[in-house]
This record gives sequence, structure tokens and C-alpha cells, in this order.
Amino acid sequence: MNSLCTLTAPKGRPREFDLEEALAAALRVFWRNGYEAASMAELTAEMKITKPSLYAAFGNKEALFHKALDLYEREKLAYMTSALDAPTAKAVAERLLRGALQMQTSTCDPKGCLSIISSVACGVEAEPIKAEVAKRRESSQAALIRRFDEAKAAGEFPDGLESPALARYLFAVMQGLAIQGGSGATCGELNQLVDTCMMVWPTR
Amino acid sequence: MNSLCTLTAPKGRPREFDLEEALAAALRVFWRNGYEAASMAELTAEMKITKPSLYAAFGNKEALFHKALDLYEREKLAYMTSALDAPTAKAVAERLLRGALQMQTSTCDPKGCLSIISSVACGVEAEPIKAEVAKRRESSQAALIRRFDEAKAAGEFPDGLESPALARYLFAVMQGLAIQGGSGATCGELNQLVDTCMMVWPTR
DNA sequence: GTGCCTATATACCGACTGGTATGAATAGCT
DNA sequence: AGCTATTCATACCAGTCGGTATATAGGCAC
Repeated sequence: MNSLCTLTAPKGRPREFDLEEALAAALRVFWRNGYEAASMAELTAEMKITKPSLYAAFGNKEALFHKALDLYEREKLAYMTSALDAPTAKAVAERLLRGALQMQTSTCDPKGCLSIISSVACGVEAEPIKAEVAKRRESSQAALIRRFDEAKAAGEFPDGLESPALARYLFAVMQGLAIQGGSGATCGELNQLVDTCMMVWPTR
Repeated sequence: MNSLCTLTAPKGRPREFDLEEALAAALRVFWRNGYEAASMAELTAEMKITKPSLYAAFGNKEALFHKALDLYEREKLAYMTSALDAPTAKAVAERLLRGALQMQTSTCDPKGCLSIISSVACGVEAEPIKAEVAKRRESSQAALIRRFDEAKAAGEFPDGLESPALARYLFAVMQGLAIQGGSGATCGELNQLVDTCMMVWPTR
């Protein structure tokens, strides 16, 4: 009873793989295929782990997906929260679009957006996944609306333009960007898309 | 040998179901679930047909999907070609957006877009499906670009705005509309999205 | 009627799905 | 050493996947 915490006393046989490495590998698989199309066989192959190890360490496929989704938001979607610090609504939009663009044109990550891929097409079994993804999107959209409310109060918007509508519109463009990126659009084409959205961005 | 065409001489036992009705039922299933998540069991149940009948009449699951996709484009995406007849680029965009909005808010059809649902998340087996959908989208996008070229020649665009970029941008908004519609956005919310896009539409 | 041709229904196929039981291996604790 | 706790590897589970073999039923020509 002299050990202070669980960090120093694994007790049994130590695991032979790195938890975070394995989770990152799982994220890649989910990202490439979506939740349902990602099979346990492909997951265990990419994670270099046997199935019982996976179940012992992560619970089951759905729990693994949730943890991969956490990692995704933490590492890959960090630009979404930091973008809110930009000084104007237009600057916020530009940061969001450029961040999304950078993700889609990264050469080391899979294309497309994990959230969209995993929630847009699913049988009955993946319905809770869909709901979870929708909940998370709702919360980040709410944050964007709050930021746009400040901008509106600062007089940045033309008359008749409301924060929720503009946030929804910007999200739509970003979703379209992710879809086109996931279906083979080139970097230059996506750049045109972002430039066009910025070009038409409403000002007072 | 006195029969003039195949319409009047079915030869063997006549089929007991309507081909187009069955195809429409298959379309609903693919539309709700996407290509991969649509199982033969659910397809045969909704089509009210046994599996051998399905295979005899349509070939296999992939051939059935292609025919359902044809029906989808013919019946549900008709507004996309007719929209090109509008007098200005902005009017074309409005018709496209309103058409997409109407589809998303229809109470009798599934939500979301069949093309997106079936191509965005797929394992290796559905790769040809993804390619086929991409090809069809490419062709309708090319038609939109040609229409915008006319508009640009007519002096409708501000300087520095090119037809392909604007077409890609509009497609992105429509894809975002389909995604939000497919994940539970209300009719009013989608309406805000369309209104916002029209509000910021670029003019000279 | 007798063939002939096609659609139907049932039962079945091998392959794969997510998920586990089992036993050997490896560590710390006493 | 022995005990306990945990992981690892193999083999296995029932269920489902897309796709078929087989046999029967039903409509035409003769």
C-alpha cells in the first residue's frame, strides 16, 4: 500500500503496445472508412494488436470510436476553437476555412472529415454514433454563433443578417469543402473554393 | 414469329411484381442507408421480393444500385438541369438552392443526398460506387460551369471571379445543405442557410 | 394434353461480422 | 518459490453478409 498512484504498480503482465499509438492507428482506420465500414480485422491490423487486447484496452468497437473521436477533435480540430480568437467575424471565417483547407490538403492524414464520414451513412446499429457526432457538432456550432453574436454587436454585419444563419452557412461551406476534399478534389480546387467564400463574405 | 416486339410475348411465367415499383423501393433503402449499409435483407423486404427474383431482374446489388441511381437522377435531380435555364447566374443559383431545399424538406422522401451518402463512407468494396458517383457529379458540375461561363461573358460577375470557382463554391453550399438536412436540421434552419447564401451572392 | 421457358420459394453456400472463452506468458508482491 | 493479476495468442462463437442451387409453379406454343 505504499504506492501513491496507479502509475507506479501495473501489478500484472505489462502491455506490449503503446495505448496512444494504437489509438492513433484506430483513428486513421475510422477516418479512412467511417465507423461501420471499419472492420475489427482492419483495426487490429493497423493497430498491430490482437482482438482480445483491443477489447481489454478499449472496451468495444463503439468505445474505441469514441476515444478516437476525442483524439480527432483534440488534435485535428484544434483550429476550430483557436479560430474564434480572431479579431473580426471575417477573420474567424478565414481561419476556419484555411484550417479546414489545410487539413484536407495534408498529405499524411486521410481525406475527408471523420465526423461527416461516420455520421452521414449508417445502418440502424450506428444510430448512436450519428447522434453523438451531431451533438458535438451542435456544441461547436453554438460556440461559433456566440462569437458571431459579438461581431454583430460590434456592427460587423449588414442589416438582416443573423448570427445563427451565418454560422450555419459557414459550416455548410466547410462541410462541402470536406466532401470535395474527400472525393478527390485537388489542393488548387479547394483553394478556389475558400477564396470564393472569402470573396463573397458579407461586410457592412 | 408474328409478335412484333418483346412487349407482347413474355414467353415464360410472368413476373408477379412491378419492376419500377421494386426499383423505387430499392432507391428508398439505398437513400436511407447508403450503398454498403443497405443489406440484401432490407432491400428484399422493402421491395417485397425474394432474393432470387432480385438477382434475376437486376443482376446483383451493385447493378441494382446503378439503376436506382439512374432513377434518382431522373426523378429527384431533375431540378439541377432545369435550373440552368434561369436567366442569370444568380437566378440559376437560387433555383438550385431552392430545389435542394425542397428535396431536403420533403416529408415523403428520405433525408440527405443519395450520392453523398453512398460515396462518402465506404470500404474497399464500394470504391467503384464512389468513382461512379464522382463521375456523375463531375458531369453536372461541368454543365454548371458552362452556364456560368455564359453569365461571366454577359458581365454578371465581379472582377477576379471565375466560373469554376463559383460553381465549386455553390456545390459546396448545396452539399452542406444536404448534410445538415440529413442530420436533422429543421426546415427553417435550412431556409436560413439558403437565404444567407443568396444574400451574399456576388454581383457586379 | 405435352414440352418449353421463366419466375417463384426454400434452403443453402463460404466468407466475414463483432465479440469471447481458454490457456500460456510475464510481471509484482509476499 | 508461490500467489495473484494482467496481457497475449489461438481458436472459436452465433449471426449476418452477398450470392446460388434446386425444385416447384405458372404461362405460352404446339
